[in-house]
Amino acid sequence: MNEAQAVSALGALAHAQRLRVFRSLVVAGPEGLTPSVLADQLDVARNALSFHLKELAHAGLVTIEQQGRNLIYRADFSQMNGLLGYLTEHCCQGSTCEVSDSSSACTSC
Amino acid sequence: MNEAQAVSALGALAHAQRLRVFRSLVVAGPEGLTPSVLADQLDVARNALSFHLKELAHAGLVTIEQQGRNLIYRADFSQMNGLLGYLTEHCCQGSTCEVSDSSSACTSC
DNA sequence: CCATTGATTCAATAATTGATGTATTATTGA
DNA sequence: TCAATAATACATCAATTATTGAATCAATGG
Repeated sequence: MNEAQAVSALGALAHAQRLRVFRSLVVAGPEGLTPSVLADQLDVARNALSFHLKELAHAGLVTIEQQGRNLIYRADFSQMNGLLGYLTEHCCQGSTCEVSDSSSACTSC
Repeated sequence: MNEAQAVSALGALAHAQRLRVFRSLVVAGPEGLTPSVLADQLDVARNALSFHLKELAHAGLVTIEQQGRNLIYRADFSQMNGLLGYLTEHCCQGSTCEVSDSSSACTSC
């Protein structure tokens, strides 16, 4: 994960509808979802959804697989983890983070 | 962390200069940095930097403390961890994630 | 082959965001 | 109070991004 990839991924997620789409795909897990299901689930117009899915795919956050006449979209967890790692690496100069909860997100501390 | 906060935070980070600023603050840790130091370090015009810091502050990603005539900016790690948690919660419907590395970002799997 | 359904692409408009220069506020020290 | 410095606020123009509707492409089944 480099800076350009991170900016691209963050930009793709910095939109309410796309964030909902992505989170739906994250929740769906390895099974993935089709655009039809997503459109029904999130109440988004299909062409708008198509546009947003393309944005997410372009940022590398989702993968596409064709099955017959349906497409299966899946969240790309390795890319996601790369992004999370990019955001937190080298943090706090080796000292402990001031985190209040038990989240392990700040792994390099 | 709700959706609006997440979108705001992601939008704030989805910009190369702001991402650099934020990562510098993350690396600086609890000590924080002043706008002057950041401007020198990143070679950004001071008024542009001020604008970007305001964006980050508005998204809740950085905190501001005044010390005499200087301001100290710090990354807000609790907000950051909230964002990371928001992105990954409920993922994969309880099944294991398809992560290739040893990152622990996907904590709810 | 043709009708139907799933999905995408295109083009025009509307809206948001970014960069830049200037002006303003606030603090320090004499 | 005055000068100098740190930092922000504002206004403007340029550029990017989002939305919408219509048209197009592709696959399935009769």
